[in-house]
Amino acid sequence: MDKPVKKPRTRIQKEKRELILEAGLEVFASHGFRGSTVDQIAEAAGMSKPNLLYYFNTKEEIFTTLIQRLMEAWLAPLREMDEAGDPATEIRSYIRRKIEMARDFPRESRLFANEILQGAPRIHHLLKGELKELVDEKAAVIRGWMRAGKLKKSDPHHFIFAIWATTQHYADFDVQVRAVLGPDKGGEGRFEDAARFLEGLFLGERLPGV
Amino acid sequence: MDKPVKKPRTRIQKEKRELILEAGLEVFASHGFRGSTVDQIAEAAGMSKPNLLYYFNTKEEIFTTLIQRLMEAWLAPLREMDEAGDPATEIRSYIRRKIEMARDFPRESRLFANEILQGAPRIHHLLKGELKELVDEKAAVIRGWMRAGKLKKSDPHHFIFAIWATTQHYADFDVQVRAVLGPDKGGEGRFEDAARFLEGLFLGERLPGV
DNA sequence: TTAACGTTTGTCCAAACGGTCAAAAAATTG
DNA sequence: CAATTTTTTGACCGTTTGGACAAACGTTAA
Repeated sequence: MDKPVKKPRTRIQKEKRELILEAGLEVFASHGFRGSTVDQIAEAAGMSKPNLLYYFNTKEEIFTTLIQRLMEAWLAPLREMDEAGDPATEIRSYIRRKIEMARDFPRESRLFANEILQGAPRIHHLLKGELKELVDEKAAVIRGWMRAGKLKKSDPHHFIFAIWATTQHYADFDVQVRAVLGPDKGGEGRFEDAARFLEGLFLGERLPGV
Repeated sequence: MDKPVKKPRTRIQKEKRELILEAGLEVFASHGFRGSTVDQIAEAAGMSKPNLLYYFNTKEEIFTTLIQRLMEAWLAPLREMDEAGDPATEIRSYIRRKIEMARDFPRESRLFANEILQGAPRIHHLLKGELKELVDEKAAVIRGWMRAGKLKKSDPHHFIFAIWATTQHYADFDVQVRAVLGPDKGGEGRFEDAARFLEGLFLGERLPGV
């Protein structure tokens, strides 16, 4: 006889569940699922543990709720890539959007990275399903652009992977990036620098004759 | 009165410590530090928990020993980048080496990624010290190549970050890569495909006039 | 043989953990 | 107001965890 999954009914429930999810994001992102305790999340949300468990039946329920939402937000930029648009512009704004997400939602990125690193036990089906479908579709679009000579020919799947890897790097490996860049180059401008560099990498032309 | 850190003295100690480190790598890489238990590591190493704790005083000692060793192996490819060599060749073999490491030592890569993701509490000083020094040195080399017109001009630090991000992606996000590529494209050839793609990305010339 | 030393294990412990529950407190409704 | 429902909490429970420890076992060498 399982307890039913809590659906928010009252105003308080909506608010408190949001509060808990925000706290969960903070805690999960910095310690991973196993490394986070319900007590930590409760404290971050400013309530007692039993109180928290009144809104979410289990620790896992908080986590899965978070990651489900996250996937949507995470795929949105790729979804917006428009076949009818100008290829260079489309790629450029995709990179921009991804870098902005790394800058503005690093916790979400880290939470996601954490899950994948551990073998994605909770979202494996989403990767093989929804994600693969979307990527295959957009890879076909990119391949079309390449065939039309609008983009240098290469493997579209690995092209997408490379954009993911480089942009998310600035969220997931932020400590390392800042440590290496140092206080001067590692300031707030690092995301702008990264965006410019990545545009050049993925779109820029090379020196002629080299 | 702390117990002294165990230094291997006998032949058995050397062997068993290696066995434990191998087991620890396996377990830590798939569950993270907090997610791994001493019992799991002991079982993976084929011994009892108290026996394991005879060779390493604490769980943390296993972890730090692993990560210390790892840093060395991890930086080696960058160290080998030779200012006197041909720029394109040097970059190409750096990428090759990094992709090979992602293919042959994915557990090491994941262990490292896990540590950075959690804020690198145990190796922050190494990042700001040894790592930064090395990267600054090699960034200067790359900048020299760029100034000499041997490489397209861009930010050398971000250039290195991009190589790290893209190559390690194939180890750290392996589940995702395989899920998206599917059974056909996601086979063993994916690393070779990745290497070719990345060489083109970092070194290839673009279509003229685009 | 025996003393010394290195190795292994069963047993135990205190703390931390996820989660339960009854009952109090607060808010809502009639 | 009183009745009802929702929200909050202190106390508690069973389990897991990292680690301690003494006793047993194995090996070597005087």
